Amino acid sequence: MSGFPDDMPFFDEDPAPQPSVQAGGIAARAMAARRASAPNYLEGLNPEQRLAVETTEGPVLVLAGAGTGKTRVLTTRIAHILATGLAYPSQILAVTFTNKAAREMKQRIALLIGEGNVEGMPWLGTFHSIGVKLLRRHAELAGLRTDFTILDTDDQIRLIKQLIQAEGLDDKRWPARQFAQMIDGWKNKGLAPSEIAEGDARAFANGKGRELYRAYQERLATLNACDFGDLLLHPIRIFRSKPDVLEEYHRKFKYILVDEYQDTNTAQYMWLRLLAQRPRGQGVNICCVGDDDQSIYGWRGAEVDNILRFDKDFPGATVIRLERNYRSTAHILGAASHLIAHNEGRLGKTLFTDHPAPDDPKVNVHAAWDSEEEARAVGEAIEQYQRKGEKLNDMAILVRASFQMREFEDRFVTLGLNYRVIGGPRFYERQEIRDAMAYFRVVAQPADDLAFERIVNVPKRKIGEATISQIHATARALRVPMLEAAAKLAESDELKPVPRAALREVAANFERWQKALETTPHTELAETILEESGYTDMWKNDRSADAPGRLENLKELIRSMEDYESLRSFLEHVALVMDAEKNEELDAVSIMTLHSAKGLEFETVYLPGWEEGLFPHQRALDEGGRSGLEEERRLAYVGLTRAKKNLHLWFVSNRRIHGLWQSTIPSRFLEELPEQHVEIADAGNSYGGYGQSGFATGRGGYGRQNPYGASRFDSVGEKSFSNNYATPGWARAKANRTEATDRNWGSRSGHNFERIGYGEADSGFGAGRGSVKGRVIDGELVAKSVSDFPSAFSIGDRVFHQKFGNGNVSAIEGNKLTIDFDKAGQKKVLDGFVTPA
DNA sequence: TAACGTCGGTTTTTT
DNA sequence: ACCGACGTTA
Repeated sequence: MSGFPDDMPFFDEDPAPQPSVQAGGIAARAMAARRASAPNYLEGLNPEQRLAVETTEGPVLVLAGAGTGKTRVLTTRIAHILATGLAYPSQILAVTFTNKAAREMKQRIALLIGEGNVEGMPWLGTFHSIGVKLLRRHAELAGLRTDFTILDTDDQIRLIKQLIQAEGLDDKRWPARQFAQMIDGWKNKGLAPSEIAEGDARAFANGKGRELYRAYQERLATLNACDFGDLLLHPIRIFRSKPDVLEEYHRKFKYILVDEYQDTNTAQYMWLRLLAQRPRGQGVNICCVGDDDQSIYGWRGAEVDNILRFDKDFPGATVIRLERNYRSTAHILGAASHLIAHNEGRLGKTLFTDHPAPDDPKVNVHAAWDSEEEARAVGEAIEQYQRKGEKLNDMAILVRASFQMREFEDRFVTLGLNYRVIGGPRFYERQEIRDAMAYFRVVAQPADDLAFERIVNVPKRKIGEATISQIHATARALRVPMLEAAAKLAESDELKPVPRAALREVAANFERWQKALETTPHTELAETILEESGYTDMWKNDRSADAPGRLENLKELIRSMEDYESLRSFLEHVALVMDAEKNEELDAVSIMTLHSAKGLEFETVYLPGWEEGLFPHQRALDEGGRSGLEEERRLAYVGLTRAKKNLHLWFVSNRRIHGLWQSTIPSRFLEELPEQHVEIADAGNSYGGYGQSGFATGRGGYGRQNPYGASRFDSVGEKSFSNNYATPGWARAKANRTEATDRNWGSRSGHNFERIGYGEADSGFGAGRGSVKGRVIDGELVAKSVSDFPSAFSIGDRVFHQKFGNGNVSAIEGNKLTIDFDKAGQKKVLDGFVTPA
């Protein structure tokens, strides 16, 4: 294979090169850009940032602390390389982890050097999207056809399950999900079936781990498919086995940039190494940007080590530290720095600000009785900020685990406070979307057996298990995809009349749709498919509450297909870009996990749930030991450093976990905060709405008895913030950790809780607090369960809600209504908040 | 085949 | 508390 002309993109990425991408055009533009803006884009950079931008040659590691202008450096560096004519856009490989980061980089580069030049940056993207691009180009070298499908986790698990069953193993005892995770783990390390450790291979399925992994890979090959891991692994193998291919890319990529280097796993590292390693004498212009203190993906294979030993991997590397923070107040930086200093093995950075203001608020720590009160108090605080004129868009609630979100959502719905959940249940993971996608996949890719199997009998068409296994057998015997086997079977007389007719119709449908693919616009075809298959009818006939929403989602899916030129490119988009776009125009509080908050910033940040067991998370401690704890601490650091001005931490005394109420103790991380930057909110505030709420009497009584609650925190006061592990909180945490293996530890260990009886169905007011089950009015227990609150509304009623507009009641649970709003979608609302429309 | 009920296992983070 | 898998019954 011949090399690529350096000034031309690969043939498959730009079939009709635009004038501006051709050799003369871009150079002229670059030169023009240089003359016009060279002084501009470097302006306003601090000396370290500028060094990071201008050190274009040789390996460079930029250690960029939180809020130090990392993205700015990265984008300016690319602009600089382009503007000075060091490389064409297509000669720069720039890798990010998320699509969002890639998108943002493109936008910001465009701002610097103009839209047209960014269009020509085909190699700016996520590891995975670039991996796909490489693999499509060289698919045959990996034993795939160029139109291979990308399986997501769901497909992966179903496939593995089939394999486990085929092996005659008990799929209960050997869960497919678990094995999928093992495979992911191996792939993150770049290991093929033959390379995995003997112990690992034995650990699963009576020693059949290796065999299963091998069978899995074989199955992928026959399906002409690969999973996420393969998107990296296949290119790595190709680079290794075909030096000439690798060499083409060596010639091609003059500059390599990597964002969030601390998050790279071993496979990504190998991939980068292969691309970066050059024959002697040729410079390695790789620039990695990252922050070891923000490495929070160890659990999915990221190796902090990669960043820690950068200068050993690339001798002579220039290491630049960015420590000047432009985001947060001195109090916030002080708190974050002090906390993260508890970790060992850091490269060491200390953030500082040029703008200390004495009247900046300190970091606030609040206590609440339970998670419901926490949500209520946060809600009130948000409303207060709002009254002062702050935008909801500038506020965020960052939680450790996604189950924490619900309580805030519930509260905000009743308050009528706009919120937006980021990274919540993903659009493309919804059942109806995946079903529809399966139809499209079979049409675009007749060999996609997994997709076929998913929808042969959806909607129900009397094709049962027996028929499906017959299709399987035929497919195996004839060595053809299931769709083809089904077509054959429908023409034979091996089936009973009913399934046979059904199958014949399915086969005929797909044949027709496949033909239509060439002539019909893909959005139109998609609509036809869903209509003709009976899929939309299935939901139209479904009386359940979420059916309308699903139809809405399907419409949305079709609509979003318009942005893509073909069915194939749309399918690829969905496989790689799992995030749905959000509507920016709405002013709303953001709710998200700490993980998805990385890289973002907000004026005001709330960090609820700082309790042992939740944060640091029990599982991180159990499985990760000391390094697990350190990763949790980095996560805390990420959370703290998201805030620009106001930062509120919360912990509660009681939290419901897996349906059981458990007493909790404050996170050890609270004790690791420096006193001088932290303020413990006073009792009145910390109980937020204490005394005003209907629960006040009951809660107050118990609250004071609770030894781990706010009272303890108050009484210990300043001493809580000592910086060693000898504090009461720490000691108790350790004691409780051993106890935690007992499923009931929370509700059994303290006498208070025995008495309160959380988790017991009939135990007075305590039962079901948090949901709307028990209720205290003026200190009196009025009802124990939802059913004692008959709602004035009934199903089907047309109602009006101040925030969400008109809608229909679709379900009633006591005084809690599920309403399908015309505009706002389905919400759960207390009946007091709606009026008959 | 569909509908219903019971049982058991799971509940961190995600490209 | 929730969900999915499985077994039973109609």
